[in-house]
Amino acid sequence: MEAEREEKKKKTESNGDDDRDHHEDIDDHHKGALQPKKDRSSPEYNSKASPSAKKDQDELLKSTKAEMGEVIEENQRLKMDLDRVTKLYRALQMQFHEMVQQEPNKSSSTVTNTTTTHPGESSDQEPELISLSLGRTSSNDGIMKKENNHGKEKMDIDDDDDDDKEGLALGLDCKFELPKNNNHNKHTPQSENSPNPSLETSSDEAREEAGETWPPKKNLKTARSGEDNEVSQAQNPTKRARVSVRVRCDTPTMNDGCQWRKYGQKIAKGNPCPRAYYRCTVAPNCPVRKQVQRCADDMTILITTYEGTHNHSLPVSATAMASTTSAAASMLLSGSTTSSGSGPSPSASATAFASNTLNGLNFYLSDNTKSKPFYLPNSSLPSAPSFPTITLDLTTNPSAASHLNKLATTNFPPRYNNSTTNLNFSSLDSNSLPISWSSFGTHQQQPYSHKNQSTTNSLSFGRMNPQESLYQNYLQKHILSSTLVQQQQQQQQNLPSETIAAATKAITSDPSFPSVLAAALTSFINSSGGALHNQNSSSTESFPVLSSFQATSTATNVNKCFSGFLPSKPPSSSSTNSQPGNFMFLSSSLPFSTQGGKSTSPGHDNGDHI
DNA sequence: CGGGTTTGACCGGCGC
DNA sequence: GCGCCGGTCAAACCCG
Repeated sequence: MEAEREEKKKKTESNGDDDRDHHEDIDDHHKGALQPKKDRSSPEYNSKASPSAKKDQDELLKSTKAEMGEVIEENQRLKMDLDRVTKLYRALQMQFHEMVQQEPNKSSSTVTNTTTTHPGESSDQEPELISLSLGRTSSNDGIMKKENNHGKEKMDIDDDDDDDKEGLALGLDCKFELPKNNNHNKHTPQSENSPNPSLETSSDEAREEAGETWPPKKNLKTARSGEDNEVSQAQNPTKRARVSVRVRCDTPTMNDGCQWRKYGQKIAKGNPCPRAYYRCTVAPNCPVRKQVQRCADDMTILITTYEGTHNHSLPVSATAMASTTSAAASMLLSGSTTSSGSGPSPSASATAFASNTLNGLNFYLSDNTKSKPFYLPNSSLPSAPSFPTITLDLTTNPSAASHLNKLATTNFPPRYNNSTTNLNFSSLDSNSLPISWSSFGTHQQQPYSHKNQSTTNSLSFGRMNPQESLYQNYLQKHILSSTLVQQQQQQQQNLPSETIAAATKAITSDPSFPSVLAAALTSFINSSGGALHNQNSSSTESFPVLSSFQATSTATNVNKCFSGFLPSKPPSSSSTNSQPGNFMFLSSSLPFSTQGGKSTSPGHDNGDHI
């Protein structure tokens, strides 16, 4: 299967426009301006060589052949590079998967149920089918049913109440989806316990989270609330990942595609802006909740904190954010598993993890245990005990970002500085390179002061462009998921940051790389579409990067949220669109719409309150 | 009338 | 033990 995919990939590569362009680029590179950029097989091209003497013609032919040879060589070399990258990617993915799986074993003491590792699956089967999704997509199709069954198995373990099962498969986890639907057949005894590989993010945390541990306290509360789900859940109050997303948004909430019902509002200490509590209403028992609050320092910034995993299929428009947050959460969780003993808290280890790989993005990992979830002195964010929080900073304002960074460095208690990682996804520049690549190599910056350098490195995803478009935000957001995974993987290889930096630089120095990579990815996705297990609504959900883009074609709502940073010119005219490598993202529309759904935080939801 | 929001009250955790 | 705080509940209210 892998081989097949590889082949397809190569095929695509050799046939694709990108490849052709690539050849031309290479050709130009080698030939300089000597030869016109034309199709060598065309009559026109050949005719140019033939008019004069035969000798000249022969020479020309000769040189042409030589050039062709070079091109072919180059092509092969590139293919090899691509293969290497792909292999590396897979290897890293496997490692990541293994790490995630190991988590349950390490912390199993806190969990009553069996751990859900399926080592065989991970290694034997296609690890590339990692799906990072906040939401568990339990659609109606057979596949999903199977997954649900898995989920039920799992839930049976977790909770005897069947009714609860459906609703509680949670966890902001990364889904490792197996290529085949029947992969569960291959489950090892252990794996059998773990129903839904995809759900399983595997770790205790995931389960806990999922399980809904919901707030641990909830159990106590259950008597009052009467929600069974929660009764069983609260068993493992250890840690739950939360993902905070910072976005500039004028509207009360940002529409992430899901439907939410507000169930409470509170003024949190340290922030004049009230915090609103929302519950996902897409499915009756969906455990996902989110908290929305404006940043005290910058009211234009909306901080949305997600908790839990959807136990239902998500609208395509919701997959974007779900993927992003789940990727972040999985990173956080996996990071926490990497070094259980290294730090005082999961987040600490997560940080260590993040620092290696995520150097720099505006991505904050924090441990709520004591410090405030954010970098804010007085947390404006919900701080539940032992809930590691990861913050995705999707704000596009450079000054804000730097300010945040500053806050992060100055306000975090010393010990928590360590657990803060900054991932700056803000913005693109009109650089010729695609967003991710250009920034990777060209804009290394250190938002954080060097005091934290030991643990917090910066790897900016681009310079801030004041004119940044909403579309760019969108891109950033989506790139985030893939980037996180990739970087996690990198990190798991324990590559020295210098090595990574050098590599990224090398990569970015080659303008053709992005297109090659894009082609490869496209090919990869296409070829593995069948394998990518799927959930009807898409194999897309399994692959955050593309899925989001594909999925959003149906998103019709324009997010007011983004209007704030939407440049006067439409995204299509954005300079970023012309960037090579971005082509794959161009067809998508914006995933966020602030007031998309009927219930997504209605407009009259006191904007003034939040 | 149904569904969502508002808002005061309640609960549990935590620190002093 | 007390008070603070975050989080949730649920009755009242609003809206289409």
